[in-house]
Amino acid sequence: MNLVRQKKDHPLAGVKEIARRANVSRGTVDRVIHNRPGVSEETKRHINAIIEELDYQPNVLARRLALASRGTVRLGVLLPSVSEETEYWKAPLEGIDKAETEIKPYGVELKHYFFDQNVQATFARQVAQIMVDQPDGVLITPTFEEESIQLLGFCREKQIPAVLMNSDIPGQQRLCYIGPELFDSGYLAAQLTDYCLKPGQKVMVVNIAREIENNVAILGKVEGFLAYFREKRSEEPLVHFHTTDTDYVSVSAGLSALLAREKEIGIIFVTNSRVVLVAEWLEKTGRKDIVLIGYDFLSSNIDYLKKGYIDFLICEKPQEQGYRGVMTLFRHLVMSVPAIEDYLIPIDIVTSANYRFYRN
Amino acid sequence: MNLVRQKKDHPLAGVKEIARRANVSRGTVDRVIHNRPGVSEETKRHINAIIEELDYQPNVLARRLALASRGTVRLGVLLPSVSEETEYWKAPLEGIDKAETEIKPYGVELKHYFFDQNVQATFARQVAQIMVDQPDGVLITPTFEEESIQLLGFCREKQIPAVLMNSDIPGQQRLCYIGPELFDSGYLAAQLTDYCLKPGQKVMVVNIAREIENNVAILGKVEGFLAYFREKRSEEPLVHFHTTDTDYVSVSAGLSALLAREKEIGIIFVTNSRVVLVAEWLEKTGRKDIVLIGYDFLSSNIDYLKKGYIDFLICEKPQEQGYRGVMTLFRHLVMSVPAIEDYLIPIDIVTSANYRFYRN
DNA sequence: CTGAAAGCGCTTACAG
DNA sequence: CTGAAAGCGCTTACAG
Repeated sequence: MNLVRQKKDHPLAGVKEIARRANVSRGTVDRVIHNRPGVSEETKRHINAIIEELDYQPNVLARRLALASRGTVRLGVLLPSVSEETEYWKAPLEGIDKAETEIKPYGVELKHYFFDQNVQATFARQVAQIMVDQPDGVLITPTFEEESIQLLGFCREKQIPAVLMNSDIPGQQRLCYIGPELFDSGYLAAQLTDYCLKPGQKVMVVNIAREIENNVAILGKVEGFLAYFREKRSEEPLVHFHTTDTDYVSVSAGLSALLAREKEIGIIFVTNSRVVLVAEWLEKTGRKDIVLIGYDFLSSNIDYLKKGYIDFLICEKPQEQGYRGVMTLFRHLVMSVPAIEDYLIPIDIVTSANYRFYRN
Repeated sequence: MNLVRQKKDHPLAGVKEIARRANVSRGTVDRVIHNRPGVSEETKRHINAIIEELDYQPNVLARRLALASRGTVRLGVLLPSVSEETEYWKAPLEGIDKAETEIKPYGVELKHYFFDQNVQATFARQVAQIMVDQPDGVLITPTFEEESIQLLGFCREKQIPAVLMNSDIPGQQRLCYIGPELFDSGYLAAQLTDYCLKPGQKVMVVNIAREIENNVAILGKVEGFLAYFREKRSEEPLVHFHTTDTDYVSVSAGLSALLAREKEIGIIFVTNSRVVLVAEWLEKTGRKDIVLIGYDFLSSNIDYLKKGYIDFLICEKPQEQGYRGVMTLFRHLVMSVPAIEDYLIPIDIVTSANYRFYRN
């Protein structure tokens, strides 16, 4: 196939053309473009005028390619390890890996610091390790607040840009946050709940996590969820169920006891991906009448979505969060592109009718 | 800030390294990589072995940059013109423009062929013009089936790759389709409807379009919507309302008449972005009790979402559709990257609680 | 069948 | 303060 119609006759103006017109070298033009010192005011003005006139747009690809010759940039990534119990974290990791492959050719090295979500000490240990390694930039999942703040302080002192992912810590200085607005995520869940609520029915709010009181993500969602009902309804039709035992046996026992008492429950909202445990219980007890709302695009959750035990999954593109987190650091450090301070991830609603088209 | 820790010591293996190991020139390696003729079987095998061994990953940026020296590639884009009435098409156009800016530096020229959605003749005229211009690739919104098939036939004959966008035409040969699965889109709307339906209520299905019987998009969604109720309910609680008058006066008159008769209607489903007209009517008649479901992330629709007259908007990332359509052609023609035959766009649910985070 | 050279657009030492 | 040269990793004529 002959794609070549003609040689490019109107190449977009580049550094070369600007240099030609300004009667200077390309190096000088480059200095002006990047506001680097060592150019006389006069030449600078002249060159800037030409840049304006030509509406010069730098070729991003060429820039990146040129930068490939620079030295190594080391990035650190702090995130929960993937276990059977916390399959969720596979997705951000995939996004991180994807970004790594993409930017490896440009001299970026990435080191993972994994911790066990259930053991605060493992988090602390990895934070300490990061302080020893002193990478050039870090991507942090701030599961435990205290140590996270400590790490952020260290970063500020050492001028290491830090990106927060998945949940934010208010009032802390960081390059940016990438993740959902947790309050709105819970608020949305409440809105869906309200649409599905039939007259006289009650709603059960379920937290299943080893750590609840310190879990920023869960607390934020619950807050949003409750705010909705406070706003829209005079009496809150809510029943609460918390458990720090995350195994099926404990959860099912708790559910059985509660639902025996509370007969009017028509909807169950689970504040994280452990919704699968409730779905399992619904299946075993044969209750298809209850609407179940939960979190995250995990294969086990999708299975129950298909079977009809889970009705809505709220998903926040975990893979994209990881990908974008790494890329933000890369662009900031290597390309000097400013970061968006709060990059709020879409809050998506997934049902059995649209899950096949969802993209993490 | 000192980013440069060390000069790259482990550069990823590239063409140069492969050439060195194979004792050939970089040109020969390039020929093997791209399966171009003119290399002896033996060297080919040898080079391929080394490629395997090093797990060589080509540097996409460098490749694109090198290709910038090639001649011009001309792309044609056939899509509805943006008018006040059809603001929807602004979004795909934005995506197309974004792609154009991105690939312009690589010798791509893009020509728009706009037509009036309401006038089939304008579509036919632009199809004829494309046949005269014979671009190297086309992106088509196949609003009118007959002329679209004609154009696709022409493309096949002339070996011009064609990408379909927004709606598909079954059984036609094309490079790929980029858009939603329309049936599932309607099915999802029905599912939401069903969740919101209170006992005894009926649902009104509304089509507002100059052309309904020939409108592939509307027909597909309606089919999915009806299929759901046929599947899940013994009696269909549906009332239909079609109008080819798309002004507010006609629509409101029709609605008023119908709702005076049908008192049990609790939910209205509008099959396209004209849902705004129904929202306006609900506002003017002060009916906040009816749940309204419609399509597309338009500013006027979002206004009514905020005010509470529209409850759900189904959105299918129109901007991404345009962007991806152009990029698919680009990658196919310039980078020889194979296209995905059916790129099905996510079907998103937008409410007043998550619209602020939505990304087209 | 194969290689040497030039080029894509930008950046970076280095020399002056 | 400024320029000439080399380089990023890949591709492309052209010459043999």
